Amino acid sequence: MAAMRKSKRERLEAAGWRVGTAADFLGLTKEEAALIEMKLGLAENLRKRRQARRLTQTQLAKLLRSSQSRVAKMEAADPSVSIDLLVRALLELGATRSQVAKALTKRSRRAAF
Amino acid sequence: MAAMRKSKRERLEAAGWRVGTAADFLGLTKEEAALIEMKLGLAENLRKRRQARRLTQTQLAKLLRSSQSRVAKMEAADPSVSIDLLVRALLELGATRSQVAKALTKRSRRAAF
DNA sequence: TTGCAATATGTCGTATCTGATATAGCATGA
DNA sequence: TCATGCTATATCAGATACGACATATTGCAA
Repeated sequence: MAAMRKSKRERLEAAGWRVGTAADFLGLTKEEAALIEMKLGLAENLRKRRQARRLTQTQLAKLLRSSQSRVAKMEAADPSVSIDLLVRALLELGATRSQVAKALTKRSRRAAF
Repeated sequence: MAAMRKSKRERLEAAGWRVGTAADFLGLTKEEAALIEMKLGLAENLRKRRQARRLTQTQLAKLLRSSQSRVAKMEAADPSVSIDLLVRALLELGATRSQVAKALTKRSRRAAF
């Protein structure tokens, strides 16, 4: 598995691609990249929690006293969504402080593009 | 040490006090309390990092392209300060993602009023 | 295909956050 | 005492994030 991922990365890089974490595209500083990674982690966790409860975005929006479109943006880690909003949403879904912390650092590995 | 803390808590509670984490005073929901605890953890970490570098708030403000007053408010976890701002500040001070996560959960134990 | 539920994207008025400025408080040393 | 350096608090105009709404897109069942 790990080997497979590595060889894929090597093939992509040989082809002139830069493979990395989602946030280091154009001119993002390390800090900006880290911030985006955190938001992605929280966003992903939010979606997982919603799906685990079998809620639609509309239903979750009602729970959070927000709107479907904002929930969609939260889950997409849209630039217009703050960490505060994501954290508050997770807490309202019953996440503990350390679960939030964990979501902040971890993000599920996917194909790199 | 732990025993000492416990007996102090008991004495305070016997005297009619409610001893707890900083955020469960008047009518704060669990979620609000957790959010405040997180901010306090980040704020404390920020102050520690600043002091470790022997910077004044004014010097740190310049580093963060902000102002002394806002740094003071960050360290005080003022309601007008967002988690985003605190996290960005920590990242600019070289904190890693997992260090931020740790700060989010931990907060140094102090006398509980 | 059509129809429908779920999700995504764009925009807007308003609310909240931010940097800045002013000023107050609080030590420490002259 | 008074300076002086550091931190805390108040206020405000401009910036950013918010919920809401409209509309587009996707996925899936009939």
